[in-house]
Amino acid sequence: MSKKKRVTLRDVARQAGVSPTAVSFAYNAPHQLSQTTRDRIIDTANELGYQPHPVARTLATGRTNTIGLVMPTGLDWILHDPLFSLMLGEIGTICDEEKMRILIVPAVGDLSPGMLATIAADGFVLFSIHRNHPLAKSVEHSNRPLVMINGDESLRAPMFNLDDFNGAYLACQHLLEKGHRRIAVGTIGPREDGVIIPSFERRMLGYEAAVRDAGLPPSTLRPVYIRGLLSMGKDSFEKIWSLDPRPTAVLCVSDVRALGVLNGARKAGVSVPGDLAVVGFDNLPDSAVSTPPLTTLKQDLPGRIRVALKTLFALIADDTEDDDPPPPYITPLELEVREST
Amino acid sequence: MSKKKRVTLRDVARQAGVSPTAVSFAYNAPHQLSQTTRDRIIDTANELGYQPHPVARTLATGRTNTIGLVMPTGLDWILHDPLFSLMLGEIGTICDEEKMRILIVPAVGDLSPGMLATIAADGFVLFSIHRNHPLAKSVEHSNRPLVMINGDESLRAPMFNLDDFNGAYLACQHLLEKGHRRIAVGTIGPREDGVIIPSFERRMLGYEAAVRDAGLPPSTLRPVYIRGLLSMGKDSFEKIWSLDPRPTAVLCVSDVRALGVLNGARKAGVSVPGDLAVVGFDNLPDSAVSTPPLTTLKQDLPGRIRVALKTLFALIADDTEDDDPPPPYITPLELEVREST
DNA sequence: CTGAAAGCGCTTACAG
DNA sequence: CTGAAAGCGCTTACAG
Repeated sequence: MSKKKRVTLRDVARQAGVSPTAVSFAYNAPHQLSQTTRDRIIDTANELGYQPHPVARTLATGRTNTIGLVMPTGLDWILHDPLFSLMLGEIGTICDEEKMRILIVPAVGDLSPGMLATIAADGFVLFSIHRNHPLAKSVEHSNRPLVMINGDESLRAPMFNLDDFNGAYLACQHLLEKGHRRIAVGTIGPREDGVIIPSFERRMLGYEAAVRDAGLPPSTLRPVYIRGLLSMGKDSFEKIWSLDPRPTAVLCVSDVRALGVLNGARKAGVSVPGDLAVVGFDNLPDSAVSTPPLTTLKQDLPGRIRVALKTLFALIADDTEDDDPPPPYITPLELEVREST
Repeated sequence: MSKKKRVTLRDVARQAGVSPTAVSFAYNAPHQLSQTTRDRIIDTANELGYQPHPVARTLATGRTNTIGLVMPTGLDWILHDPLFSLMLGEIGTICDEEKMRILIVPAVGDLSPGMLATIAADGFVLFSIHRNHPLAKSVEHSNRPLVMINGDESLRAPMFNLDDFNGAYLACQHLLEKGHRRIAVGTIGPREDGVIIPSFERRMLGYEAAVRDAGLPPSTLRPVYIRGLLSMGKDSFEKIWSLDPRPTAVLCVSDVRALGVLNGARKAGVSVPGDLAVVGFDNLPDSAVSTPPLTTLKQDLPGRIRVALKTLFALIADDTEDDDPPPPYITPLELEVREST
């Protein structure tokens, strides 16, 4: 925290009696220098306490070695979405391998199309950006590479999604086959900020299609807005349980919602699946050990994240002309039937 | 993703027939310019698609508007520590207010004392850095402001901690008063990377002191290494339950561990608190709704995080000489007795 | 209200 | 193997 003037490459050069070029080489192209020169430079640098200035280096090289993780909302999203934590963990592992840093870019404040341009990153990963999201415009205008995860498939960008529609279709079909005809859908409510989560939107469509294809009326499904927090499970359950007529099953657009419902049902002494069957989505680690274990849709999260990031890194390295985005990468989903149905 | 040459401030100046200074002013000191000049500049800039280069601006101003969040391990830490997610959410809220960005700095790869100097951030928040951690050295050598959260109190830096020792003391005392004499301590095991979590270390000392002060032998407490993952709860419980002699209670160094034990006990048909009393630490939102609700230590997390960040922002703004760190800010803990004991 | 000039601290062809 | 020079794209006293 000292205030004294920064030691620059120039200072080292002067002190070591070499040119600035040599000092730069000592760090970035050591083989260009004789052993003795290099050693002398490094020694002097250490003596003076020289630390290359990362920002100056970035300006000269054009590389920040940072990727921006763009979220659809504020960072508090992480509290509602354990899946986001899982993704962060995966991304962290991959970025460590690639020696890239992670900059968090929440969607708050300035959301104009030029917003991404103000961020010092080599490329971006955008999470759950819907075509109506303010940042959807910046997707098309970005002057730097980006990839989208769980995004809106109508946007023109490399896309790494789940097969939400068919997964949801399977989940709903599963309940219909078990004879359920009054099914609540536990989903996210309209948000104040108007943010829509594309994957949830697709899942709704999948549920509805399964009902339609079974020749049942749309009223078979009744949406209920519930929160993605385990601690709100009591509320979630009560909202569902107080529907009239009372549903016999609930499809949740996310596991965290389903786990909340399970918890609420247990507190209320309602038996799952006896009185209420529950299906989640995503297959969180916790879903295998809940009481009862949760029927849900299983995905290969690490695989998908890795492909997405490798694609991004390739785009950053390539730096070629604006070409058409690759076809969407869609991870298939498998219904994991456990004891909650 | 276009490759064409970047539009610079210089281009805008030329096109608008003004000096580079004027263009810079149009963005950063609009009042210095006449309305008409400013409008003309902004219009030309928009026409040309000019976007100020964030890195160049940073080099000139010396401000990145970014803080680095330094973790004791890789980013996968987030998967084991819901409390870290809670902190991230809080930090996100505060950084939004201050228009600061968040750069994630996991402790991987280069951990030399100069590591922090290579990071483009105005300051740092260090989480859970122990005096034996490789990054402890960079704390003292940092040329930029930093604050520590849940850090090692022997390090010389602004410190924002919990009163871990006394909290743990209360928890253990509580069990002793209930008559427990065989108490397992569910804690983190030695990590391959050697990372020690200072708050867990202090909590252990608090448990031990309570036993000592009660005139009981140290063997009253038996440490068991368990994972901080709900999905590992079965393992955690079994490790504890298979101790010989069998404990009647367990103190966990974190709520997530305690919740795992609760889950494992339920699966095994072991009644809590009847057969086994369980105490956690931290008071996660989920701990109030577990079965049974968890006895734990309650803290004011948002308040502490906010003070820590305000302190950091003040240090960044001040930019004064290396003075003594303020006295540690220690949040008191309150024992929240619920049905698990 | 406006502009010429120096500076932020690096990297990297280029020439020797 | 080594160095002089231009460049990365801004900001900001300073002078007018």
